[in-house]
Amino acid sequence: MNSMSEGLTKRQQEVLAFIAEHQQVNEAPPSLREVAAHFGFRSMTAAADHVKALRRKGYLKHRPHQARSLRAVPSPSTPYQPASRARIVDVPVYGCIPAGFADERRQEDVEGCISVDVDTLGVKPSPRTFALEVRGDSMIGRHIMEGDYAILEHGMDPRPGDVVAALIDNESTLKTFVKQRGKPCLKAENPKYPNLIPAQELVIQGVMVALIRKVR
Amino acid sequence: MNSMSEGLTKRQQEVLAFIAEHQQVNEAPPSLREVAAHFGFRSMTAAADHVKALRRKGYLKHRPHQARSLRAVPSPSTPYQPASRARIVDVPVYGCIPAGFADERRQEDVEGCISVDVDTLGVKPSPRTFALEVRGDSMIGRHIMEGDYAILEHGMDPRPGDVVAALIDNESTLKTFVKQRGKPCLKAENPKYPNLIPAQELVIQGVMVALIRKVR
DNA sequence: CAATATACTGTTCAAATGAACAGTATGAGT
DNA sequence: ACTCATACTGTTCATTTGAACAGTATATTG
Repeated sequence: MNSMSEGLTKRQQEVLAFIAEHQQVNEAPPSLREVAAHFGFRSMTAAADHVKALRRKGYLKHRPHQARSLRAVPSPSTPYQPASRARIVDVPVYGCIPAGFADERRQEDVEGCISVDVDTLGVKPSPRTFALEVRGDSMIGRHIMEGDYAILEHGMDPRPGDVVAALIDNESTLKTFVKQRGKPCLKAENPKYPNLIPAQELVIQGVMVALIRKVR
Repeated sequence: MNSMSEGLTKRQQEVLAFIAEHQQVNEAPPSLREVAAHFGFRSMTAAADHVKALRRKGYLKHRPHQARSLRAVPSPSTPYQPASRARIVDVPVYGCIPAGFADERRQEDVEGCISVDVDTLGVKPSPRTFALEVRGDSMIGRHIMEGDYAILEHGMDPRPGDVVAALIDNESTLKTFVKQRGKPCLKAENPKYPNLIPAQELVIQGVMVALIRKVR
């Protein structure tokens, strides 16, 4: 009955979607005239009315008399909303993680950043979260392909079956964490690499919590 | 020697920092008068000059004659940490997409939202972007597992080898788009489902551009 | 039927804002 | 000494833009 629970008309949904999209694509909200132009309104009052209705219903906010200050209010029904920034974490992508991991992760090793949504991936934001670009096909049995980005959490306790990153021959490699006769071991998920490595001998750098793959 | 490698004066760094910070805190870049006011300039030309210098040196961009269009440009030499640079899009997750796709995507079918970073996934945000939770193992040959989230783009022209979502028996299913004797066909990537379906008979709802998997 | 919300056209006003012009002063570099 | 970038003051102009007023038309609802 009151704000936010009120339904939107089709036109209002369109206007809201345009504003939210414009915000994302052009990195700035549209002016009222741009809204009018986009929908072919010959009067900007039309756009202003829709914005007013959306404000009244709680889907938009703005700062009065300030240019391009429209802001879509978070709601599960509208795609394109800028998620609250707090939920987004920039995760560094490492090519290779040196041995002294937690102490000093050198910036030189960072190959880039990927941004992930905390809720989406179900990971808690922490400085111990990082990403590795997958090299080779040693984990193909777990359907992890070369070029995939593995999101890992450092300092987690690996459970049997977890995919972990370990430092082998001064290179970060993904393996499955298993227990063999009570002893923790690492194994590759590819018949080409049949060896089972005792986990005590190596540094486990992180446990995989998510995977991101770009295609095309 | 030229743009971007040029150093900044202390004042210019301050101005750049203020603009970047204002962008984050107020969710909008400052106007030139606001910059002047913040630094106590009694003339906005002072602010304009600094902005001009920062633009010349490649640290700022703007759209001419557009209010609040200043944008800090990512730069390796300035540590201004723009979390605002991440362009996050909430993509709706559909369980099943009805036939009349583009016309009306009903809110009821949205199962949730996942947030993706545009730069990370390399997808342009558009209302045609959506996500599907993968059901079944028909695409296991492409290492797409049950429970994965496929990010798809509607209206893209599929190329042979692309993974596409098609409406089969009123359900959205992932298939590989192939050409068989010049005819576009869809095939599952699992020997259990050997049938090849002529693509003309169905609605292709989108082309997969990325994949997200949560584990643990 | 009256009241109200929606969905617009057409116009006007004033505030917000970017941009430009004319100066002053200082310091660094050539 | 001369030039040039920096760092400002003070002013004016033209656009951009939000906001408001006066209407028209349609559909919904009590």
